[in-house]
Amino acid sequence: MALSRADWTRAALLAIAEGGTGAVAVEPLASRLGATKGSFYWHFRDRRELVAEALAVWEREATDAIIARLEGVSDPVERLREVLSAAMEDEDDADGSIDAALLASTHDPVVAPVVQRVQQKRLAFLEACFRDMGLPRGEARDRARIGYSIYLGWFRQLQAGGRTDASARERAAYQRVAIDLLTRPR
Amino acid sequence: MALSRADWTRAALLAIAEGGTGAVAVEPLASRLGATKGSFYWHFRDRRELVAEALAVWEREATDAIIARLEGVSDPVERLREVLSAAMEDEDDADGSIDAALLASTHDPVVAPVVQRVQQKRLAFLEACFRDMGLPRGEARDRARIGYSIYLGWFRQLQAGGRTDASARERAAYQRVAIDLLTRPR
DNA sequence: ACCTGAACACCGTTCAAGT
DNA sequence: ACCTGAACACCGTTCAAGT
Repeated sequence: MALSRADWTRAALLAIAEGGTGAVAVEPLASRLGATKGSFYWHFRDRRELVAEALAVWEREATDAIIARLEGVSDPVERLREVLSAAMEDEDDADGSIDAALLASTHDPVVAPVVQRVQQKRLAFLEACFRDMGLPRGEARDRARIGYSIYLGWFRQLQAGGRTDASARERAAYQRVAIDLLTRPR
Repeated sequence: MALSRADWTRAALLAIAEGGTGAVAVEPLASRLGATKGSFYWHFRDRRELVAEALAVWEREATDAIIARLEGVSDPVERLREVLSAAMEDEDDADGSIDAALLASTHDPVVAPVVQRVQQKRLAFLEACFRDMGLPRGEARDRARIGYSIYLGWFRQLQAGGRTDASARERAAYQRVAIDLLTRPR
């Protein structure tokens, strides 16, 4: 039966999770879906457009949705704690792998602006947490940057550190130290 | 005149700095060097071998050399401060770009083990700093991980955040907050 | 020893032709 | 509307042949 744009996009997100945007290859995707390359070019202008659509889906689901959900938590320290664990917990499932893969695909000119936008949103969220804790704007921004770095570093060290086996205990320890450092008064 | 392995390796490192390992392409490199692809295959078995050799050079110069130099600094807080600023300061020059580019090339199976080894060395260095400050082993390891994340995050936010213009002031602020957070007693 | 040039495979892209 | 199949360009790789 006929394929849809969504079918190709879903396949592309799987490929991204496995090997970054470099792994989004039209021909292999076509065989996986039981079609030919020609079919792909009926749905999309080119490979670039497919990657862009996959990224748009990821941006909505992995950032916009989470932020919207947590904005209801009134205690800023609690909000920080929840966003960290929400983000770190799906390390195994699709969203976590995609996040890590895209952070390793920033040389792709299609990826760069999306990742940049996503980072702005996440930094703004964190900065608001620290302002709500009573920190002045400059310090809140600095801590937001550091906090986001700590989040990124978790994936980075999972990924390139060869530790696919990070236990729940290890993750909890990392998180605890991070929150302790970040929420300590000056 | 005849080209050497070193000529090709140097060209490869330039390409890596510009676009990650994905940008190491034999044919374009050959034209840049005024030779043909055939010439390349006399010096190297394949593209993979070229990338591996370039990474070996980077590992020696960007990690082993810096660690060796700083191991002479006896005050651990001072050592931390110096390694952070040494690492962050060449953000513009070749080494900094290569570092950032490789962190975004970890899907390359040639890159992954090298980056992993480099990270182990850097984490061990940081952990030693914290142990020298009197922290117990577990806590030293946790803080080393967080500290390395903060370092990685700096490049990440430079790179994908679109801020190529990070001023010396901004860098200093990031560094100061990082050191403050990390060296604060529990 | 060092390199060229032609050849082939693989994937992105186009397009005429099919249902 | 949706897809096939053949064609071409680009880059990795091989290799016989040149100096």
